[in-house]
Amino acid sequence: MDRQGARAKTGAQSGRAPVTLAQIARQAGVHVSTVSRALSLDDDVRDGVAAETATLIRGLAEELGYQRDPAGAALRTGRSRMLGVLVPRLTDIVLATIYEGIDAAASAAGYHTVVANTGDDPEMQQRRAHALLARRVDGLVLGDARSDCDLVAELARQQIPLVLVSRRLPGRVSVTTDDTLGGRLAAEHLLGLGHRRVAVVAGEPYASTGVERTQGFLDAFAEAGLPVPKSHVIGSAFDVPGGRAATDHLLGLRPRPTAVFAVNDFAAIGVMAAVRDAGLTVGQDVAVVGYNDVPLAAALPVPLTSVRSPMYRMGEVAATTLVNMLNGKPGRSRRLRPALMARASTLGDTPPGPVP
Amino acid sequence: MDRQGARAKTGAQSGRAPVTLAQIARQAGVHVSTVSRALSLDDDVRDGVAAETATLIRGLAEELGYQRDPAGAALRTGRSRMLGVLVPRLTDIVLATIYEGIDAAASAAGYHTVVANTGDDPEMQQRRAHALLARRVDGLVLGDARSDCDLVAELARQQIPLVLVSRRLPGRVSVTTDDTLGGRLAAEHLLGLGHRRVAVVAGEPYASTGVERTQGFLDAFAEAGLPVPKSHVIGSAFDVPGGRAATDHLLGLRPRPTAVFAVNDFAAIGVMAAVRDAGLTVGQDVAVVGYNDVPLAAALPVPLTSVRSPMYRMGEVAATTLVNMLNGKPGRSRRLRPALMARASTLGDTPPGPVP
DNA sequence: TGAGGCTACGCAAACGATTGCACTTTGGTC
DNA sequence: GACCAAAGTGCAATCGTTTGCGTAGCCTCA
Repeated sequence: MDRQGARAKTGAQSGRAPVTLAQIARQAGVHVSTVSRALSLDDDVRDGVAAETATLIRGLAEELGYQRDPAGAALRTGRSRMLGVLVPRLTDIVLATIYEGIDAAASAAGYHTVVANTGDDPEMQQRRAHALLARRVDGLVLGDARSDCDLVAELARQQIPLVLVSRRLPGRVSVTTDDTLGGRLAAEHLLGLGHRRVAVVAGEPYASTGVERTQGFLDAFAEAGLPVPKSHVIGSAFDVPGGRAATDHLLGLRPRPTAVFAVNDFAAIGVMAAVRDAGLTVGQDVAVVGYNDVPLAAALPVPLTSVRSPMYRMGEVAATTLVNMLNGKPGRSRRLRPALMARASTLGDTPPGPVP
Repeated sequence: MDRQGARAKTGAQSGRAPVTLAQIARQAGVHVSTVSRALSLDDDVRDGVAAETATLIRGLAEELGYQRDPAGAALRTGRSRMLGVLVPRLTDIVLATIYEGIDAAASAAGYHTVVANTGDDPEMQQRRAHALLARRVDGLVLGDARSDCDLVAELARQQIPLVLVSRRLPGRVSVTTDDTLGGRLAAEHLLGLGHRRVAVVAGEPYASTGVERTQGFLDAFAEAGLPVPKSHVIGSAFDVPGGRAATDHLLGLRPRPTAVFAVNDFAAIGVMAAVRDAGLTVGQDVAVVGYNDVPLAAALPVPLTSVRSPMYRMGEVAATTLVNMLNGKPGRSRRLRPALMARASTLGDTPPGPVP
């Protein structure tokens, strides 16, 4: 036979071979199965061994620096204790923050996470999702669900435990902010400041975030008797160039809108840049509202009014929900509360007051 | 015995049990070892099976949708084909970009990556590194090496294959930009514009990035016969508040510096904010240079002059280096070339020219 | 024709952890 | 004092893959 056993087992710890249950068993003078039980993660199993024996074993495990081999455990149990996470891109601070929340909650529950970028591209989503499944992750957190393709449906058909985060999809368990309410908050803020002619930079049509934020905003204006014309709602990429391009168009409208709601902060920064380039002043000539309240928003030369969404918390809740589902509990969707942070981009340099 | 085998094997694919080598072997009428060889990643092993048999087996594997079970393979070989990555924080776009490069190169080489945030905190680094090792990663990419603690030395002592990225440490394999050169480029740019009284926002002392960028900058000014006084070099956190705080101090100096070099872009944004708050104009009264050239730099109201570093590429090279090391090749350090991107924050609104 | 070599494959033993079942021991009850 | 239950532990199989060795068959060359 091979003399593999003589070599170090893991590539990473090539120094000394890792401690196994068998070694602990030998030293404790018990069978390896008893050691396994004493160190089990499952309380019921752990209770099956005498308190005295358990203490001895756990002491020994600690002393020898035992670390359960995930490969052995996964092979036997069929559970890898890893969660897969798909995001459009990690360089987007919103998704990065959500991911940090996911990872923190997963760690706390004894899971590791493996994250992959999909660039919001359906083919890439497909590829990356299958790569994660090939790694035998126990479940998926999807941060890039699109309403215009059926990856999620396909995964659901395969009974793969999954939770959506940030974006929603009908009939799926998701953890998001209440985007409709968020859009409404933005609208009410602008209405309160006296704005009557407003425009929306609406994001991509396949993302529920942009769609619902837009809808909430439009609803509020409609209810106030000031419906926003379709020509004033324009799609865009979720980044600075996207917001800039949309705004170049909006500033051409006559009469010009006095306020713009962009469905995320990066688009809003693009809006501000375009306004500035047009020789206008943000907060005076044109009010701008963003969404998410990324840390940068408050640090901008003209601080950006934005709808704050609890991104980190969203990630935590999503991961916790998935872990619960893996433990057999039913998953249910959650919509977290957003809150408006008013700043100079709508208030100008002067205290708030109606703008005629 | 338990009837575990009857249940689905993986949590994620609870629908249908995954295909195994044994199933393919049965259908192909060969032994499972032959199937293993035919599907091996190792060319030498794969050549050991007849071309005809191999074709049959690979066809069957494709048809049945076979995916190697990483747990089984890892258990046998002791290699998990996973790389651990430690970063200060993924919400920092610089590290997020580097990580994207790492992950892309790792994927291409058949590895998955598991990333963890350490918040640049030594205790957290320790915890997270050990959690990754408990997952039996084959090696580590460290993006948060500190010169003031000995985690890296400890890991090296345990013979754990590792590559540093972004930050260097003497005697370790690392992939960075040539930060000394980068600092020099910033200095030469300012010298060329005629600046004589300059200051440096130097970052944290434990990070080689800040230290070397500062050193390169100071060297160039010293060589030009214009040594920068120690009082004009001030430490800072690597973020917006850090840059702001440092600048509040620098602007109090008399005579006031005409230019500030911040060792990263976020600190530079803080510098710009502080300059603005002091009633001065960036690019006119005070020139500002950043480092990394994050996408936002060019999109700022006053576009930021910055030393561009190939962040994504740095990640790719780091991952490739680590994979090579795992394959027995010796690792060697690389320093990638930075390049200065001149913009309005140093040039003002007018074309460049000497500033008296 | 027979020895030697090579090719292609089979055999079986691991890797480390988990768990259903069987067994022993202990303690309690009638 | 006999019987039973419960608690604690051991036994052994099993998850899926890899790989050193053994061997059957074929070809080559003397």
